[in-house]
Order: sequence, then structure tokens, then C-alpha cells
Amino acid sequence: MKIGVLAEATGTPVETIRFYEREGLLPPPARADNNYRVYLPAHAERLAFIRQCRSLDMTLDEIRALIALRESPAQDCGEVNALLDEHIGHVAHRIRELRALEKDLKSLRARCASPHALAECGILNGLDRAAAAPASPAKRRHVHGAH
Amino acid sequence: MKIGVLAEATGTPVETIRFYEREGLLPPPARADNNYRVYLPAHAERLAFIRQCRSLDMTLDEIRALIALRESPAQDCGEVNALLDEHIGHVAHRIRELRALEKDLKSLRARCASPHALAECGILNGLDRAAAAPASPAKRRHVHGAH
DNA sequence: TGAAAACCCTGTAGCCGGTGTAGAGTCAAG
DNA sequence: CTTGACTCTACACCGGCTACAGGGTTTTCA
Repeated sequence: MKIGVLAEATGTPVETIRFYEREGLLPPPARADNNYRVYLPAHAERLAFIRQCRSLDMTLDEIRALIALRESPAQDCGEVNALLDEHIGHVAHRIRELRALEKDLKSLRARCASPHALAECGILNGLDRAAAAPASPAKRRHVHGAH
Repeated sequence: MKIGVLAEATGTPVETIRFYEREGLLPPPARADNNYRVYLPAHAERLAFIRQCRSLDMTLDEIRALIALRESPAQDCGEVNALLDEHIGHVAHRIRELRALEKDLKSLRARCASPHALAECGILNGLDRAAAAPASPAKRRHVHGAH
């Protein structure tokens, strides 16, 4: 099948498929005479696996690791379990961070229940005081942002 | 004060300060004869405000908007409240997403309580079935990632 | 049959919020 | 007077795509 068919079949944009190939997640398919990529069902399976993992917010590195484990011969799946546990840890960690953030934002919001003049706005004043924040460097593990 | 002093005072890397200047968040300071940036206390206040907002996970665009509102003459702070409410909405939304994700991951993890042979691994098999996922495009509002 | 639309190719740049170089100039201490 | 710490500009890089530009090929429809 051609790339557009694979894209349609897996709900993946064509550019993203080519991107996964460049990234080594999807093996380069054979080429037809016109240089078009020709995919086999195995490619569709692999791509579905990748998309499934992405929908669970795994990084491409995590997915690469899972693929390698899956292809590795006659081994038990202890490492798979460990990888998944670690990913669950990332997600749980990020949830805790965001909950703390939500709390801070709500308490800031409560400083200004109704519109005042700007100078007396509790929110702006709250943002102004440096809050002596410990300037947490808090290296992102993976699972980021609020936006 | 020189950029290193400002960096130290606010816990902000030097490169990040220059980056904020390029992005128009921090006004370009005067320059000494040697072309070094010379900051005034007002710059330190502005930078502390920016860092405070960033620690609350606001985007640079949101911060730009807040700064503009703050500088705008004799206006009430209704828009500030609205901006903050919207940001709180982003965070709450992302928390809900991550909780759903955590649930999915845990149920996947439960498929493989102890290490089996790879072929029988409930996790890999669970990831394999395409799950007929609706391939949610789910445009990121802002507040993203699990990583 | 022939033109237009739809597809495919490569390569490159942009998004966000920075981070980390390279290569050069400037300054303070020993 | 040399060493090291600081500063400057300009640029590439991170993830995970997305969106071009500028070509070639195939399909469709009148």
C-alpha cells in the first residue's frame, strides 16, 4: 500500500509517517519504480503500535525501547513492566505538580473576587511580590506543561 | 547592575534573561561603554514578575498580556481576572486528561502482574491491538505533556 | 486526449521555552 | 602580565510534530 492508504488506515498524517521513518521508529519500506514508498501489513501493525503508545503519552525514546524489547528474542517481559511503571510514575508526578499549581492559581485568583482599580488588584500585587520562590529548577522528567 | 548580578538575584540563567529581552518581555537595558547590559531595579522587578508567572506555568504570551494590562493606564482588572480564570481552566483540563491517561496506563499494567515470556505479555499484547482508538487530535491548548 | 486535481517525493523552517555551544572581547585578582 | 571569570553576538539543538516550497507522478473527469 501507498503512504496515503497507510495514513488513512491508521489515522496518522502522512508527514508524521515519514517523520517516524526518519526517527527510526518505522523501518524504511521498499520503493516502487516511481520512488513511492510501498508498505506491507507489518508496517501498519508497527505504526498502530506506535500510535497506541503515543496516545498513552510515551516519548519516542520509550517507544523505541519497547519495540527493541518486543523484538528481542526469547526474553521475559520484566523490562516492559519496569518501563511502564516508570512512565506511570512520570504521569503521577506531573498530576501532583499540576494539582499544586492549580491550588496556587486558585488562591491567587481569590485575592480579587471582583474587578477593582488596577493598582489595588490583589492578583497583580500577588504576582508582584517575588514570593521568595525557591526558583525550583525541577527538571522535567517528561510529561510536561499545562498548555 | 550587570547581567550576572541580575541572574543571581532572580535565580534566572543569564541566557534566559537575554532570551526574554529578544522576546520583548524584558525591555532592553542601557549599555555601558563596553557594551555590557546595565540593569536598573525596575528590570529586576519585571523579571521577578515574569519568573513568578512562569512558575505558575503561564505561557510567554499570557505573561505579555498581563504586562500590557498592568501598564495600561487607569483601567480595572477584569481582564486580569479573565486571563487567570482561563489559565486555571487549562490546568484543570490537563489534570483531567492526565488522570484518564493514568487510569488507562494502570489498567494496561494490570494485564501483566508478573514477568511472563514475551509472547504472552499482557502489556505488549494490549498495546498491539489497535484499540480502535478514535485517534483524538485533541489540540493542545497549552499545559501539555506527561514528560 | 488532455487538463486539472490529487497524490507522492525531498528538503527545509517553524512551533515553544528555553539550553548550550563557538568565538571574540573585557575586566579583576594574584 | 597572565589567568580566570565575566560579557557580547550569533547560531544550533531539544521533542514531536506541522507546514511549507518546488518538484514529479498518477488518477479522474469532461
